[in-house]
Amino acid sequence: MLYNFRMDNYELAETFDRIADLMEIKGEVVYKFLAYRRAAENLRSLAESAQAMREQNRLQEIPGVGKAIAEKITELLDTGKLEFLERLEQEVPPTLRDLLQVPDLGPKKAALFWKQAGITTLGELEAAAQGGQLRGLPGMGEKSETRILEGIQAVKRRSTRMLLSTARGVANRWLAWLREQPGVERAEAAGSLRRWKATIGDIDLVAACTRPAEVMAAFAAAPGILRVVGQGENKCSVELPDGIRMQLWLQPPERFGSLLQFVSGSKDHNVRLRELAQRKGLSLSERGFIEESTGREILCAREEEVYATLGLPYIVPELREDRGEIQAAQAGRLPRLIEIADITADLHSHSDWSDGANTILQMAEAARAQGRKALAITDHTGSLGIANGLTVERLRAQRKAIDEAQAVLGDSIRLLQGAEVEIHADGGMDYPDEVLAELDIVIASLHVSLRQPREVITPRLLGVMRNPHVDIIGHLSGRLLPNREGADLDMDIVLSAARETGVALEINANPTRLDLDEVYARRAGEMGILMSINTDAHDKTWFEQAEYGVSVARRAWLSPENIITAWSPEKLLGWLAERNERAKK
DNA sequence: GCCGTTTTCGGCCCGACTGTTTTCAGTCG
Repeated sequence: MLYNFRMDNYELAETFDRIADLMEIKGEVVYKFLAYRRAAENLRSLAESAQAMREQNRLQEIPGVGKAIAEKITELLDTGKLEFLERLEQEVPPTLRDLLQVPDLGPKKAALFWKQAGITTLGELEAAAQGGQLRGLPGMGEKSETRILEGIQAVKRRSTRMLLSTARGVANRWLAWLREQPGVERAEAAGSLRRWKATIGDIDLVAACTRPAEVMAAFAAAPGILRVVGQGENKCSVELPDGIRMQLWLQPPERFGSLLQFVSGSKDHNVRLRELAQRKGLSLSERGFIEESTGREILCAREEEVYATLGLPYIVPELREDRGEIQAAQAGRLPRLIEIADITADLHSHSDWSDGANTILQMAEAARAQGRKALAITDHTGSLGIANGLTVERLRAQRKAIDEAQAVLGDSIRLLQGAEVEIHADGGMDYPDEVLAELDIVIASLHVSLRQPREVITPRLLGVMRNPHVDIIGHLSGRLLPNREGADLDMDIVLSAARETGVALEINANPTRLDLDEVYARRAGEMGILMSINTDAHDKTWFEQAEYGVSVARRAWLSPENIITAWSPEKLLGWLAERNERAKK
């Protein structure tokens, strides 16, 4: 079997972003570096490996990749280097990219500091600003200098992107505050938060408001705001104490739909919409449409009207990533996306038999309260000592406990006994096949030796997928958001194996996992692979997190048919019974 | 550098806000 050891899509994308930044600082033609950035973005949302596409001579099928970029991808895959980039880095010091992290500091100023003051690093910039050496440069004054110093401090405060769940918590508190302000008729979170991206950079809030000046003043002065970065009539940008950036946008109610649409993004989605508007002789902004021939305004109080004016059906925020949703909308081919109300089952949960906080009965009652009709108790297995994993003896004793709980619950919710079986570093599993055969459902998960090289960890997982007793692979990559990367699996091979074996892949709903991610979940859906949205609940309150798993599935364009935990309990149990039957043969 | 139900060549999005400016460039989302 051939493993891809070469640069993956993500590394390729990083390389092209690097090129784009340096070209922009260098002062290249706008559309050149934009082309590199677009190619980078599309590589990130590409689930097939560029390596495989290259072998089939299909690189130019990637949107935004033409002859020139395809050649560069090929060179990078073949040699791991790019002469073009090396020459560029001779011309433009690569450390200048760090300057772009500073708010309000873009390529033009970076170039100015470099060319006129010899500054090439963030440290040199800070020293120069402290020494008052920037204010003499063209277009720079004392205020700019202060702003840059503040910006450098903000960069140091803000370590990483936030978890989606963290951002939602912060946003909801501020929305509650906003909705109490006089003149505010509606307030919503927008931006990547509303699109349910797995991690969030800044928080964007929008409000329909008849008294903007007062609301803006109150917002800027509200307790809990570290400093105001910028403030105008329609927009205010602040920093919270933990380095979080937050923007508030205001428009009168009759323009609220346009505002909400605009701030929800994504940027690329909006660019496509504005191109579409132009072709209809319209100019589109957060204030509404303007008919270019007459100057007449078209106001949209509701977001649906923005899309309707462009002749499109409504596109939900989760799809707005310029990944084909506008073309699909034009063709009337938007998918019937899965919703939280579709979720009938949870096939991954832990009780106090291993490292869960609650009893089997408490877990079942909590799952039932969230509308689940089936719940699998899947405690950890023996070797995961830290999680109080079950020995075979305790596993068998637990079956009795589950039966007792089932007797209490009646037919209000169906309990299944499963296990989250540990995959050893050598690919072996914690329970022998005859024990696995006793279980209603088997999840196999990687927890240890996640850093094995691709050519080791991929076959390690493959062996497990081919075990006929295994029904679901739990949190495939093992990533932990926002910082720990997942295992270096060869996903082309893993997805093919899932298709062959019929094993379902979990979409783990825990906000620190969201694993499968949306890119591979979408590809899996296209390949006909089944997925299972599970909360991995270790506490009865965690069942509420199913909506995060649903958000991944929605961003992956998935429908209820793709998701076994959205099937009727009868269909799900039938699927399990069929697999167990086949495993016996 | 990419791309085509306006184009294989000539296009490629829009407004708010800031700081430095006497009319605008840079940055951001």
